Amino acid sequence: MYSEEKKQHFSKNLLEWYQIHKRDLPWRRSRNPYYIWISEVMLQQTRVDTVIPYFHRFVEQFPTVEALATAPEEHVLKAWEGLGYYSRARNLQSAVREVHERYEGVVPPNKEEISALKGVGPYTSGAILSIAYNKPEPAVDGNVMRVLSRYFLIEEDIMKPSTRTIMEKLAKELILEGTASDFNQALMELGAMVCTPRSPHCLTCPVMAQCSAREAGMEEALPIKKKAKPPRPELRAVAFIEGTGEHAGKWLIRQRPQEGLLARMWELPHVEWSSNEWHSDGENQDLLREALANQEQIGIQPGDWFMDTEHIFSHIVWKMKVYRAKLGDLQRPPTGDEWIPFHYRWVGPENLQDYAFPNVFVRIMKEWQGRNEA
DNA sequence: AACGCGGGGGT
DNA sequence: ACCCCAGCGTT
Repeated sequence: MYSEEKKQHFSKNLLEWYQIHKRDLPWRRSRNPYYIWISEVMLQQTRVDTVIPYFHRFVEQFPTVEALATAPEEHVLKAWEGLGYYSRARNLQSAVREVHERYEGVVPPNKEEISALKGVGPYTSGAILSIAYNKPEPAVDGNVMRVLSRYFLIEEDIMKPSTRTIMEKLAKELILEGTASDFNQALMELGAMVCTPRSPHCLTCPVMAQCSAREAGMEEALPIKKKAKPPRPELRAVAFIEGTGEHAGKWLIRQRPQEGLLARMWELPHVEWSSNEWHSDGENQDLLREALANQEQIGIQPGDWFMDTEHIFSHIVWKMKVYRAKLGDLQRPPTGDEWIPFHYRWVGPENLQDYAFPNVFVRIMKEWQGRNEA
């Protein structure tokens, strides 16, 4: 396969480089497996600089396995608000509850048990076992695949599971006796700081001397990765419903269903647009009113257009038009407040801290506050 | 193996 | 306007 000399050059020089250049990150100040675990889950698909403030707040609010296991899920979702991929938070708490109940709060130090936990896949199990317990397990993420595909000039599509298997075997072979924790962190650190996706900083790279991609002038072309499909657009009309009378100064929000996209998070009432294009504001508002009446039994009196905005997922783009509105005649029952299903609430700016919203709705509400202060 | 799942930063 | 992500679960 690859020569021992080439592999040892990589491991040895990478470790030396890491001792000098490693960043002082909050989760590197402890070997607490619970803290390492939280950081690794937050870091899935998310950059270090984004994670740091969330990590600080999270471990302060949930300092132990027991604290997170016994917390209400809504508090956990609120602490995760803005990080995205909210199933990570729900799975993390579910898994921490299992650790609390089945393992007396000790994160299991072996592959079988830790991999059985919700939200802990091959990457996260390897990361926790190596970083917290110094076990010689590979932790292969996108960063590691990029570094290895370049140094060893591997031209397989990194989106293929078979390529990941190859990388895991290779990454494990590269771990020198007793160095798993530092080595895996060093590998990711190199990918983040030096062997970057575009315009890698080869001149400062500790393993440039034997990098096959560099030698072949291929460092910019690797790794090979099949392009993802573009996200599908969805038009959505949002009703920013302002309360009157006893609800003056509040807005109507609702909780999303238990399962599926953005499960159990809160949002402004909105409807998916049945057509592929918007009409005039007047027509849009009529259609929005009808849709809310039919789907939710909410009757509104349309107000003014408020703003346009987008919410981008990896697979969908919500293209949203926001209209102000007030509650009008209700469909059924005709009067009273009891018609509001349990998952609707009136909230004002002062209660927003009690509910977790996807960022797009936070932006809309902040825009409203900004305009009303001015 | 393919798809669903957020959000922000870099160039 | 693209590109990139410190992945995992479901089907």
